Amino acid sequence: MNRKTAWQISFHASAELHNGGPGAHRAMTTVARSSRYRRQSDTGLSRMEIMEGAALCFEAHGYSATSIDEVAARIGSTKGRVYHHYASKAELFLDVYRTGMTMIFEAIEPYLEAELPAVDRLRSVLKAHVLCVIRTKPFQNVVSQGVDMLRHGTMPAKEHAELAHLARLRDAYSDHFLTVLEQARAEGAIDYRNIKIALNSVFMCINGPIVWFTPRDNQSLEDIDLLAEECVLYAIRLLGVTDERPARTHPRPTHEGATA
Amino acid sequence: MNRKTAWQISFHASAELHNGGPGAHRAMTTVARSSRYRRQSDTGLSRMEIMEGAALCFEAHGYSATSIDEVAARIGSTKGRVYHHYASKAELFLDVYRTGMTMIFEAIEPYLEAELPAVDRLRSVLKAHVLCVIRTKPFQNVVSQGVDMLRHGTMPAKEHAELAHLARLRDAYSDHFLTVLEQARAEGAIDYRNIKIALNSVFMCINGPIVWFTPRDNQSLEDIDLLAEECVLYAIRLLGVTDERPARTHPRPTHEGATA
DNA sequence: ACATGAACATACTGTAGAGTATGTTGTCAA
DNA sequence: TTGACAACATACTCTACAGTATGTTCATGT
Repeated sequence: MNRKTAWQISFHASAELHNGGPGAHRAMTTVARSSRYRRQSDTGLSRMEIMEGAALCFEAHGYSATSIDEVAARIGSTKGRVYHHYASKAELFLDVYRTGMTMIFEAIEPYLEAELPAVDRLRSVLKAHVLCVIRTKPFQNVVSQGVDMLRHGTMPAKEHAELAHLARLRDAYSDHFLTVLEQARAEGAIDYRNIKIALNSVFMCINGPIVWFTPRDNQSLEDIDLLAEECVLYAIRLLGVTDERPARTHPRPTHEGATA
Repeated sequence: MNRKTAWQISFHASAELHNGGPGAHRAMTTVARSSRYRRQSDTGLSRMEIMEGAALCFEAHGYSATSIDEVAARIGSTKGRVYHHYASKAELFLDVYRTGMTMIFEAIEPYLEAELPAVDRLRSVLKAHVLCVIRTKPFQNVVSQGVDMLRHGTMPAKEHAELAHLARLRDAYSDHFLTVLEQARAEGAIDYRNIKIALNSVFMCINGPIVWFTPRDNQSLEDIDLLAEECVLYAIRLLGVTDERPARTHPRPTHEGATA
């Protein structure tokens, strides 16, 4: 149970911390914890570990059906630890939400300014989006829930500040796609009627894996890549493109300057 | 608040009762209730009214964040009435779930056996699906939640019987689409790689309105029809169809034999 | 015309879980 | 080395409901 293949998230054991804050540059490798209690400087790692557990729980039963005790149990801990890092369940949720947004933002960013025809840029961005969605599925699921909660005006409230900020982030993300769509149409490469409906349909397609994707332990990175490629293909076709060449993405934007 | 345009659900005031049972053939028009208490034979209507309120609440906050008191309040009633008709919150949810499934099943059924090329049958079925989704949005949202709960093994349990039945229904529905897809491909009209991914993508598109559609009070039936047509267009394009002629659907399968 | 039971409303109980208060263990700076 | 504080664990409180028990109103068969 709870198996995890290599390409899936396990950010508390990786070098990528999206929260900034102290401890963000630590622990390149997972060190077996010596003591029961963690060092002060690792608070960033601790928060990320909590968020991963929370994301998995939220994904499984949704926000309100998830108890803090369950989140704690999932990472072999207790309430105390969670409430030491987060003031409330809502704050934890919002942090997962924001982190998920940051992840996918950073995933597509390298491809937004490429010197390519708009359609090809679109292809690249969509591909990057889908790959990120698959890798960080629990987080993106929480993002979906968050968007839904905004839409329905639900939400524990009280943290309207962070909420509004996240809403603006979401809009900014969406706007990037709107822009590329308009450019691609101007270049005569794609076609749609109502751009909002078109964009929504594209999003439904490329976010599909959030709902229907189930990791199989025998599938390789290439399998995942093919799967993502197919999602992109359908999303692009939907816009009236008949040309079938694959998306152009770098193997993986590498942050480490280390030599292989 | 809580405005409702003509084409939206209000089944307790319509002749269509999907639960069978006594009272299913009653009350063609909404009669202002004379008394505080309802007639015995109207239990079917009462249940449908409860289900509508429940569907709206479930759609707004999800299953576990919805309280029975809230559902009751929404229809200007109290807990007592809900628990008189349903043994538990889970049973209520499942009834909404099943009713939603029945609705969309009945919506597409008339088009499944049409003597047409598979693509055109597909077009008709998709169109009928989208139109139904829009008209019965809260119910279809609950269906989505139900499918999710099945997927994650969540669910109040105890009612495994009804649960398994609903799962089979869902599969049967999906199978209809699988069949049409295979036929259309055999006829050389559409194209896909992995049929599961293709089908999932199609479903994401045509179920999109469950998520992003918001009823505007100035939009007419024709507006809705155009919107649905556009959704179908994208879903069809996604399968490699370039031909743009619209779906062929009867105005609305009419159950009443009455003269206009 | 009355008795029975359906269709509710009202009043209560029990509990899960969010949040808190406090105790315990280790770190680290001086 | 020690004391102050971060990082937790443990034990508690308090409230929002799910579910129940009971009371009230009316319809309907006899």
